[in-house]
Amino acid sequence: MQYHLAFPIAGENIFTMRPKNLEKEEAIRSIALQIIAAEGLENLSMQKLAKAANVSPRTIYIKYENKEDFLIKLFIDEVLGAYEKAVLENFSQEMDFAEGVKKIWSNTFQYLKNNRPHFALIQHGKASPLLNKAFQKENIKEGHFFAPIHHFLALNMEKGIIRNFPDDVHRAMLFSPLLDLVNEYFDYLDRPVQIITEDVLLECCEAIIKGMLK
Amino acid sequence: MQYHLAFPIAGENIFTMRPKNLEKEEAIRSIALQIIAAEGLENLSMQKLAKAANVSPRTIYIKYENKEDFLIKLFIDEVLGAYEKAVLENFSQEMDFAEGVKKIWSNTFQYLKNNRPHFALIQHGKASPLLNKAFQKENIKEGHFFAPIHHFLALNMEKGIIRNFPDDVHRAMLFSPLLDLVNEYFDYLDRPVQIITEDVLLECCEAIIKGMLK
DNA sequence: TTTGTAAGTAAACAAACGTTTACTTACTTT
DNA sequence: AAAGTAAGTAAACGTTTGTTTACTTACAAA
Repeated sequence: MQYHLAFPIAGENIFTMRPKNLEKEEAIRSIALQIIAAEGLENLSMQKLAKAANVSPRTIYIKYENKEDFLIKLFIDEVLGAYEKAVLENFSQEMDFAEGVKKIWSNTFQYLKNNRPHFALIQHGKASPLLNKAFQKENIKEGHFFAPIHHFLALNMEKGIIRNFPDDVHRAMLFSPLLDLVNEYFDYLDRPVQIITEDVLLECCEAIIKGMLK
Repeated sequence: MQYHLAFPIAGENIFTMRPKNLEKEEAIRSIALQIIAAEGLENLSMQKLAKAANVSPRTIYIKYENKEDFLIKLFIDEVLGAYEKAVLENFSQEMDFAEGVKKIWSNTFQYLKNNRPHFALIQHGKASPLLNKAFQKENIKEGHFFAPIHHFLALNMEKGIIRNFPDDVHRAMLFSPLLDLVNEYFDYLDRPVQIITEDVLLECCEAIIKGMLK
């Protein structure tokens, strides 16, 4: 007698099925991000994606219901998930305020700098109603993204270390200049002079910290 | 004998032609912005636009070479031009630093709050490679957008009032949290509690000013 | 080895895409 | 009133879109 999963998933007989080729799934997602970064979300089509990923269009529809479903899952699961994990690495909400903010800035910059396609979709997420709404829904359903940072801010507000602002205002001060600098880092990548250096980043971070303190 | 323009524009006999209906041109641009705001840049098509503007597709192509040309001109001429004008209203580069920044913040917030479709395209401008590149090109060709603000920052840097940063870093600190707050203003529009009030905005502005000062 | 399953493919679907063709309309000048 | 122009329209162009159909392949269980 064979051991089975206690609760086999309805509609899926996992014992006689051909296993999914995970490399193909990964290729689809990775190449989608590359196309979006290079040509913009408005120029991503399912057929172009399938061809670039060397896969039949049908293969994409095994895992995703339709194009919108694909984009939302790409954004929420693939991009925001990894982004959050990278930002929070070695960060703790008990850190000293300035120390914590610097850790967040350094993590964020390093990660985005090395993952331009992910950054591109994050940028689209602010502009596209589809992705924007999906993010808000997810944020309500699953508890907030970046919850440790929210606690960190709440803690420092209680202690009277930083100003009393709604959470979203703190988040705007903390992240939006930083993402703008990443954008500029990429804009200037091909030019003779590099403007966004580690030094400038750190100084700007200190300026933001000063502004947030009481 | 009739008086003619000294240099009639090649290919255009302006004396016997049927005059353009400027209302149609305006309708095309205005409705394009509305579609982009409601459905995203990725869901704007020329045929959809023509139908919504109650115009033949061909009419759009009288003024614009193709879709990309249309989007770029919509972004640069219609949106960024009006945006810059609104932001700089009653602003002077000789203003006291804090006073000047507050004026910019209040102008920007008021304008964007009342022109959501324009704001939507500005957001897309940061994500879409097409618009992003067009903006950079224009910025180099025509002198910088927001030149008075650049001078204002340079002046206050010379005087030793604010920190020494590259221009783009100052701009990131000045504008990006503000635009994020506008985004949140719209996100929260339909909810019971309004989070981004004039008071919060002013306090956040003061925090940013504090951070920028030496 | 056979069999059953879902993974995966190639080709095709109707619909929508960006753009153009062929034509009519509205206005100005003569 | 007649003539000439570009503005503007309706319909269509070939292509590409998102998605599906009909089929084959690869694997695990029996």
